[in-house]
Amino acid sequence: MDAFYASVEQRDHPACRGRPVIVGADPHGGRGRGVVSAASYEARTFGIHSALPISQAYRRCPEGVFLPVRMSHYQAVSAQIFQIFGRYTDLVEPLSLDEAFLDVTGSLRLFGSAEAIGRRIQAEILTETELRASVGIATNKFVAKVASDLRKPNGFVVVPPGQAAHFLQPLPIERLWGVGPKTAGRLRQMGLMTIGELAARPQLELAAALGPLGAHLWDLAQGIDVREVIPEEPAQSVGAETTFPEDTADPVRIRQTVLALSEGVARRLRVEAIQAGALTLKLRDETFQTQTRSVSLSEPTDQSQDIYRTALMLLERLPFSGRKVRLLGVTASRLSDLMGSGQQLSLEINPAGAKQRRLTEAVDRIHARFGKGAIRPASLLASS
DNA sequence: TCTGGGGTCCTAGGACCC
DNA sequence: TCTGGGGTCCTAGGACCC
Repeated sequence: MDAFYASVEQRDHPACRGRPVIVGADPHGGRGRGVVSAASYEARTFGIHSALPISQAYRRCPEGVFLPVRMSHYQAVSAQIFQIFGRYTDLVEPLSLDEAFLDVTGSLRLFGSAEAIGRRIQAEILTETELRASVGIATNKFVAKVASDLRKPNGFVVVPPGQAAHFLQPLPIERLWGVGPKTAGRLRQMGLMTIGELAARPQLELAAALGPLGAHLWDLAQGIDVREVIPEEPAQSVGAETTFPEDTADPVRIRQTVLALSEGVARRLRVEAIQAGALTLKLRDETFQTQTRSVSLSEPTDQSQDIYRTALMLLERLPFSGRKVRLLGVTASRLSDLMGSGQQLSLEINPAGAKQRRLTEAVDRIHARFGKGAIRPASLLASS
């Protein structure tokens, strides 16, 4: 999808059409702390793009329309778009809310060429959601993705079989999937600016310089990508993190935040009927130094209290620096399905655990009936 | 100039096991 | 008294993606 969040907002608010729309953190008159999540094409003419600090975006275009991220709304729109994909193939691999790979190899007999399918999907998205999408068609995932990004917005790029290397050759190395700022810097030091230049070097040279990543990048530069389109897989981790509006050293505020994050993660685990086998606490201080501490749990859990207690224990494991805290995060990993894990048994023989679980179930029912925020720990009452 | 929040995957060292 | 080689798991950090 093209400028997805911003396009959804322009669709929903006609007054914003034709104007620079910036979806992201609150700019707070130029003193906001977040970044831009999405910028409309009008906003991009001011040099505004995603990941740009919101304060800079404000400076570049103070008259712009700054809107908060409405994630659950975009999720609903995303579901509508993925439903359209499902009409043409079961092999849909989501890459994000607004992007997916579709393997239509098995759909050709029914719908004609890949190009015909791409055109139909693009048209159905437009008529059913009033949103524009860009399509890339190729014989593998990497080339299709590059093709889809090339002519945004409303792009449609087909790379015929056998043409991938030729198509990629003039593009900058940053277009290679997996090349970020660090790797791009190393590649430039090797004198490599374009994908074609990288492709012309011996693969062993890349592998020697960058390890397995180098060998993989060399493959991509030739237009070789053997990765399959794999339909949605269960998540590997579930986390929540937050940046304070201003750095803080207040221990009460820090504990309250850890509690709120723990509650949020635990609720998502329960909604998805999964449990955490490991937990990680993340802390970023005022100097932007980030540290993590993690543990594997002796017993998987989806209980807020378990996660909160463990997160506090991990917090105490961090060396005391005396520096203020900028960001806190709590992440659950080693996730296991609640079904058939033997988990129930061990809970039953633990009266305190059983009581805690009944309490959680009651709280979840109150949430389901009266909405988020209807009930919360007393220590969080004042904070929102 | 200031750097979000949601993730994935990889690396590297140490503990531990056979 | 000195110490291999294979493997797994755990933890911390980092690069990258949208």
